[in-house]
Amino acid sequence: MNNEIGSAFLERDTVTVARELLGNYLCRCGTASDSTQRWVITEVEAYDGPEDKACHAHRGKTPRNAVMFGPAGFYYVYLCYGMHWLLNIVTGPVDYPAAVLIRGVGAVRGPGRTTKALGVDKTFDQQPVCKQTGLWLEQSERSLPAEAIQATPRIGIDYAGPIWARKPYRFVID
DNA sequence: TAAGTGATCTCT
DNA sequence: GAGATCACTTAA
Repeated sequence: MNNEIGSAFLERDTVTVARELLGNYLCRCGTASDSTQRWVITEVEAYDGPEDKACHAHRGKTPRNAVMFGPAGFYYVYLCYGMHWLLNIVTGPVDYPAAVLIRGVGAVRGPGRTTKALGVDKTFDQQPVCKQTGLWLEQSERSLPAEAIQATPRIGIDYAGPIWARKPYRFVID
């Protein structure tokens, strides 16, 4: 069975992609073993374009966030607070900086703990979302009922001002 | 509730 | 080069 999620899914509207990623699988083929791990995506946040003051790209292109300006279907991984890797998936068209932050998979809560559980670090930055990298997305056979999804404001971005800090761009499975 | 932690960005 | 900032976690 191959339900691999590709760029056709990811290059759509960022908020839509974030919401629809819930309930699908983030898959990891570890280097330590041959087994494949499949994690249900339970918590995500959308960072949508240059207008979004909470998005790292809202102040323009820099070496760190350049991958967000590229095509959908690539990882944007960066170090936060000196100790946590945060995993994002680039979405939307070329030259439109947007990404979806993976905040939680399975029973793991918190973006830093998620990357630790998956063994994700800087080496995945700017890598394509596909099986060859050892980290990819698979569609679930069953779609999630709409009432299982909760939308809330994003976490830890109060600096973005009331307008953007209050946008309901965080999605969690109830 | 507070502090640890280091890359990145914005000034000099 | 120096200083501020930060999409977090853990231990009290």
